[in-house]
Amino acid sequence: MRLSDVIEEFLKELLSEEDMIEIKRNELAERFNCVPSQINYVISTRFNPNHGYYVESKRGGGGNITIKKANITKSNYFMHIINNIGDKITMNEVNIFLNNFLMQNLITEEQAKIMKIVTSDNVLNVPPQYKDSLRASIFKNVLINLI
Amino acid sequence: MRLSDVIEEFLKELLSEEDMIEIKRNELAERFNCVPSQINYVISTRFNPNHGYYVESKRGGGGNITIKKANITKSNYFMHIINNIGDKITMNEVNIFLNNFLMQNLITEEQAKIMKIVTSDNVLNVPPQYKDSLRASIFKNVLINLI
DNA sequence: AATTGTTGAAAGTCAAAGATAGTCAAAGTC
DNA sequence: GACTTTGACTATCTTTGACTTTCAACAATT
Repeated sequence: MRLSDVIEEFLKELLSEEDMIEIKRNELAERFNCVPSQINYVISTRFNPNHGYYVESKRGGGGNITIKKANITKSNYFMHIINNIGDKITMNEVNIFLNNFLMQNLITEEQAKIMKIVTSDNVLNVPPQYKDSLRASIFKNVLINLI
Repeated sequence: MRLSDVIEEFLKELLSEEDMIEIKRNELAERFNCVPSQINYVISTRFNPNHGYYVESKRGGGGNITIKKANITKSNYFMHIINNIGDKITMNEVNIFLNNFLMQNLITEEQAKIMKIVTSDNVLNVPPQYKDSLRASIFKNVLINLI
């Protein structure tokens, strides 16, 4: 197993107990017997926003690195969106939402794929006047489930 | 016997014990006294999706090649079901299918949950006469996606 | 007291070196 | 002719280290 993976696991273990951790780069490096910049490597490849983490740091005396789980607001975010979707929504609008969710890593590719299917015009084989309200119902209900 | 066949046999032997194996390309090549790219040849000619295998790999330090047995019966099974669902299906029938899929471990809990939602009567807010055909369309399309 | 150096203790950056795997076409074999 | 073997070249990921930037605390200056 790669050292980077070991360090990643160690940090995730800490993060499973807390939503936010503070580390000392040099201490960590010493513990794992590596150069300090390897910690930067691990953080930039495994704890970036795409992976659902926010990182802040401070240099100088008493400096440190803070890693926060970014997903705390996910349910709030979805709730907000659900409340702001009206009774109808077009296929296009849904796809824009889905792409945004994906970019922010709020849903997985797999989930996006299913949601795309169940909200697409050709799958919803009902008379046109029902489509957009049906789609809104399906979309909102799936979002509620994801919370 | 060709070297490629020997390597193929060796890997299949490993795969008879496990559903998934991880190999080091260079180690394997050394063991069989061949160039590393021969491993690629064996994998691409004998372990592709057409033969029922799924392959992933990672380069760089600690890199490796992962070979997984694909669940061939799953796609056949779903195909069979898709072909045998008529133009309409009730919520009850869908739920029976989903429970069966779950019991057989063909889908995850997460997938079942989403599928249950998007096929449930109260989410499909269209006039009653459309519900069962709409549900059939959604259900079949999601199944196709899972293959 | 307020401002301005000075210094040492962090963390950041970036590119080179190292470690794997992938590609593709030429040469070999049956 | 189709399949296999080989190897040069490429792509990607990880590890390392020299150099840079930032910060806090303290000292010196006004």
